[in-house]
This record gives sequence, C-alpha cells and structure tokens, in this order.
Amino acid sequence: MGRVALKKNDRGTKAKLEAFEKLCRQAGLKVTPQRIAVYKELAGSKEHPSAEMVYKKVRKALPNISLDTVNRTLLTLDEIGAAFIVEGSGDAKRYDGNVENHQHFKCVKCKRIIDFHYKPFDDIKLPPSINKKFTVLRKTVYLEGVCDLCKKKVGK
Amino acid sequence: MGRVALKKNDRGTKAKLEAFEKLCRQAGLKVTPQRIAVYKELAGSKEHPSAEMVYKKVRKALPNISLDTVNRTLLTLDEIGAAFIVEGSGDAKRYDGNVENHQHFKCVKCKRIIDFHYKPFDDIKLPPSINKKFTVLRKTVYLEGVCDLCKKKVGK
DNA sequence: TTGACAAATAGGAGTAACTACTATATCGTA
DNA sequence: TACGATATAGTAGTTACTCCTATTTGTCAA
Repeated sequence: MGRVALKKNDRGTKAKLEAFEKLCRQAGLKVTPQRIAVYKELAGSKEHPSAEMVYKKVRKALPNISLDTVNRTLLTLDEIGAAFIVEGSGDAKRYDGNVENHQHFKCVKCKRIIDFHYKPFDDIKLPPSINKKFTVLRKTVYLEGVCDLCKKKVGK
Repeated sequence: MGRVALKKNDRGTKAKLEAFEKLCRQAGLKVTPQRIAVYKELAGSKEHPSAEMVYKKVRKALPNISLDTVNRTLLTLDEIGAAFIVEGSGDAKRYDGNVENHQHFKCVKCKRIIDFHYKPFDDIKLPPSINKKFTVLRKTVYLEGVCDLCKKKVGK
C-alpha cells in the first residue's frame, strides 16, 4: 500500500501538463517552472481570469514570479494555442453610433472594427436554458482575424 | 435662389440630432453642447472610435472639452441607447484555458465570463464575401447580459 | 558533465486608458 | 430671471499593461 492512487483530476492534469511541455518544445520554447505554473493555474480554472488574477494564484507556488512574466506567459500561451484571449477583451472601449442590426469583425493586427451585415445572424436562437438562467441583453456573432489592409502589409 | 438645398447627409444628420435631443429630454438629461458634439461625432463615424479618438475630433468644435466629459458622455449614450459599447471591449484581457468548442456569456455587472456550449453555434457559416476579404481566425456567438447571481442581488 | 549562449525572468520605470474628486458653470423651470 | 440640480473642466489617482536592463537559467553540444 505504499502507492497512493491518483485522483481522476490529477491524472487529467498530468496528461495536460505533458502535452503542454511537448507543445513548448515543438514551438522552440524553454520549459520553465514559471510557464508550467501559469499554464497549470489557467488550465485548472473555470473563471476566465485576468493576468492579475493568475498572478495572485501563481504566487502561492512561486512567490517571486513577476507580473510581467505572467503577462508574457499568458500571451505566449495564446500564441502557441495552449489557451486563448477571450474574444474582444483587452483593448480600450470602442463605441458604435450605428444602432441598427449588424455584426462586427475585428482585426487582431490594427484593431480596426469593421461592420458587416448578414441577415441570418440578426436573430439567432439561443437554447432555452440560457434564457432561463440569464437576462440576455445582447447576442451577436463576433469575428476576429486579419483585415484586407493588414493582409496586404504582410504580403510585402 | 436664396435657399441652399441641404445635402442628403445633412438632412439625415439633422433628423438624428432632433431624435437625440428628444431622447435626452425623455431620460431627464440636459441637452448640452458637449453632449450634442459627442453624439454628432459618433453618429457620423464609421470607425468605432475609442473615447480618445472622439475627444480629438470633438476638440475641433469645442476646444475646451475635457476627456472626462467625453468618457462620461459616451457611457451616457450607451445607457440611453443612442449608441453602444462594442461587445467585449473595455476590460482587462481575460484568458481561457479551455481550448475546446464553446461559447461565452459575459455579465455586464460583475464581468464574470461563463461558458456554455450549444452545438449549432460551433460551426456557423459565414457569407463568402467575408472569407474573401478577410482572414477569419475566430468566429463565435457572444452574449452579454446579467448573470443569475447579479439578478438575485438586484431583486433584494 | 560542463560550459556557452540564446532565451527567459525579476524588478522597476514608463505609458495608456480610464475613474474619482472638486470647484465652477450652465440648463431648465418656477 | 433667479434658483437649484445637473453637468463640466481640470486635475489627481488607479488599473492594466508594456518596455527596459541586469541577471539567471534551460538547452545543446563538446
């Protein structure tokens, strides 16, 4: 009985961590304790934390980690696909004076927001469970990517 | 020939401004030159400007206007429905360690982001014109509203 | 195993985008 | 037209990064 059985979650976490290390090596990134700690915290959270929130938690394991490292690491995770930034979050508030039905495409390079209108998106139906639990004020199809102007720039 | 015909745009703008003034009065808000200038700038723009961008433009008409007034006014426009804040924009970056297909609901009160998953949203089809012009990296159905916990708080 | 070196980190300074505060000014009405 | 609540300008404070530099540390190759 010297062996302690792993809980289901621990096994899941262990597999995730191994996959993450592999992902880092494939991307040519060093596997540092800071990266592992940040990834572990984020992968084990359901809270869609901000960098500050991750920082606070990770400091329990690595008291000397800097906020800058947490920020950089989170951006790296987004780049290699180990996590991602929640759509739309992270920039200055942007205002729209057009109150008619339309949708937005946001360029991740130049931050331009471009309107488009596709009728089928005007009245998408939500599952009843959502309307039951929450008061939905807005529902929209939101796109992110690279706009025509930025595509040209990269081409040069 | 003493009368100068209004251009189509001018007439549209005039009607919009009148509707805006009415909206302000209905909401019990004073009609100030600052409010009109900010609204006019935003309603005539296709650029989804930030507060800073609106500030720069409005200063041409009202050189003494403060950035704080522009910020407050834009929030007021959002509240009375004369404009709105582009979905998701304006808060700290939020990270998500769950890379599987899912959608987000964001509470406008507590800023909590809640996952939900509705299969029909996983693979929505875009109009070809969008894919032709832009490189779409992400497409998602995004909801905003009041969450179950905040609804309870208001009820008290 | 051990250097060597590019990559990564800690800590701090700098910046952008608000947000709060207070004295003054102004809109709407009585 | 005078009053009072509302709104504004200007400034200080806060939050959330982002940049910089000296130091440290994974990784690879001998």
